[in-house]
Amino acid sequence: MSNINIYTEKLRESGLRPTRQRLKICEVLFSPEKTFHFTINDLTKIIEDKLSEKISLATVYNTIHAFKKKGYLKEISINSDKSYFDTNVTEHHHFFDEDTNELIDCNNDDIDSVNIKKNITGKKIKSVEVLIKVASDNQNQK
Amino acid sequence: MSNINIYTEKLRESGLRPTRQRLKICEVLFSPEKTFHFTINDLTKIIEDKLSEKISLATVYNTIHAFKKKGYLKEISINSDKSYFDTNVTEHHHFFDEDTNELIDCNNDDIDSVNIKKNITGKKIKSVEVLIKVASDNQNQK
DNA sequence: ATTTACATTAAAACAATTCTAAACTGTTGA
DNA sequence: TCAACAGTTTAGAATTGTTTTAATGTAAAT
Repeated sequence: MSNINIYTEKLRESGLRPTRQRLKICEVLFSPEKTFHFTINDLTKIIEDKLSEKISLATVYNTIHAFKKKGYLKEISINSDKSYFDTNVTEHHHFFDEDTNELIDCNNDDIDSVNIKKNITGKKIKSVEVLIKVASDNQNQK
Repeated sequence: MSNINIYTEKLRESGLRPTRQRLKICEVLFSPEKTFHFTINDLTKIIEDKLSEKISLATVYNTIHAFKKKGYLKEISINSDKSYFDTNVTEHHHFFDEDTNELIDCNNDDIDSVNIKKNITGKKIKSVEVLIKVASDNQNQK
């Protein structure tokens, strides 16, 4: 099964038609063998630079949101000026390097699983995220 | 020692002169006996409505950032369109209610402390935050 | 082929935050 | 006392990330 078919399937699953623009987005997101983190801006740049395709921002935003809603992408909670996404949708945690604004996967061996003993009444836990902010020793608190 | 003196001290510690506007901000932030969460917008509204004082946004932002830098306030990592702050600067975690966009303190008894076994080389851990996103059972993933 | 519903796009709108430049205030020291 | 200065406040403009709009284009179903 070629990648194109996989992408087409993912798009349809997300309620989107497989258009040329969206397939390009899939190519960037789902063809690398390693998962990665990105902002909308990163993604748009990659498409423009590497694939020499110009896609309007609106299309990128729509597609990413549909994938997120479907669970093909995860949004990472960082208090920041922009949104970070992750192509790794499995349960895992993150380091955030305040010096470089880089998001780094936290190996599951490197952190004990978080045990929540009591939840809010009447609510269901949707996700548990640990964010470890790091910076070089000498730098001021951000 | 009156509150005014405490606020003056906090401001000076943060490298700011104790002006009328800044003392009003302190009054809102540090006089309640219970800690609380807020956005810049919340804070500005409280000052305008409850204290009938109009302070320009720029002043609020500057003061809040100075307090954060000094460690008198904490910024909570929630992916959102706005920044959330916490007057509780002790190590603790949060529930985030996706139905109401409300941030709720996680009692320290309700969660085991997070044990990080390996850090990024050459970096110092600045903070560890656990964010538990909850929603009512029947609602779609956000 | 034609129709219809969905897509793409550039541009405008929007919201949170930061910057700017001018007016203001409080201190200091002649 | 009061001029000079450093730091403040402010309204508004600028910036940034994101969403909406309205016109045009395209895929898919009949």
